[in-house]
Amino acid sequence: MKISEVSALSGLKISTIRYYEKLGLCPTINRGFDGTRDFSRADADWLVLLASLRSTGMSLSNIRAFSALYASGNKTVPQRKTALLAHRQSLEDRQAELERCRAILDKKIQKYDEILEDLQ
Amino acid sequence: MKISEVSALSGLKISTIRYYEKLGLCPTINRGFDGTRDFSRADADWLVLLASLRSTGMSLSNIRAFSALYASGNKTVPQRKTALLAHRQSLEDRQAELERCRAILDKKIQKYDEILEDLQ
DNA sequence: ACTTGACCTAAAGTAACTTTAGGTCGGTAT
DNA sequence: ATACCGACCTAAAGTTACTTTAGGTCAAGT
Repeated sequence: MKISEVSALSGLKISTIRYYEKLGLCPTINRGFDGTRDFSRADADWLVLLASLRSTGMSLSNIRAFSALYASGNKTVPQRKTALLAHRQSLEDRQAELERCRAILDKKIQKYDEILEDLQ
Repeated sequence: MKISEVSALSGLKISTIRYYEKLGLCPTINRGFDGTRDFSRADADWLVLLASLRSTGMSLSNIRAFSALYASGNKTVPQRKTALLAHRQSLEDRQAELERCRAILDKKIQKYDEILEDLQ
């Protein structure tokens, strides 16, 4: 799989994928005879997961730790599960925070409506 | 109102509030005789709104534009309303994206459960 | 008198990318 | 055959949005 395909699949920019590989957040990607990256299905799946962890606010240093567990094979599945459960909680907190902000926003929009009515 | 109070109210760090003032994202704050900032109720409310705009992903440059409208008085209320409605839409998109990521996360957690069962 | 805590500024540091500059390679158009 | 195009590559500089640090003022408690 080419980098442009993984980019389309994961939503990560090509430059971001290269950056992540450089930081060691994914396994070292195999290269084709011409030096270009050749992603396996597992590599691509891993990057899709990383994209959703990042997009929901996991820091790169936590992702690095998570990736190190991944690199150590199936014996680290329990720790990985624990990490994901913790992250799931923080995602729910974030969702609650967005709802809170939406309420503030709606209130403000309503206030603007009142001002507009008063002006007429 | 002191900066520490506005910080508690808005959730913004004290250093962030000073940074926002420096960038012109809020009106210039009055100073007490000793040179410390003295926030009016309106200043504080504005920062609470900015905090929720930021927290939901509005860029500082968009916030700057929004603040410029605020500084120009009530005649800009229609534009400000339009801006908030657009931002409300992007907030909803973001909420949908978080739900999508949550599904990916849940699927992965479930997969880890299966691996753990297989190992036993 | 002296330390503590809250405030101040300017400037340097940090996280997470993104863009730029410069280069290779394979395929199509001339 | 050669010239150009698009997709890939690297290293390094630039950007956004803060956060931390260093150094300083001032009022209040011990």
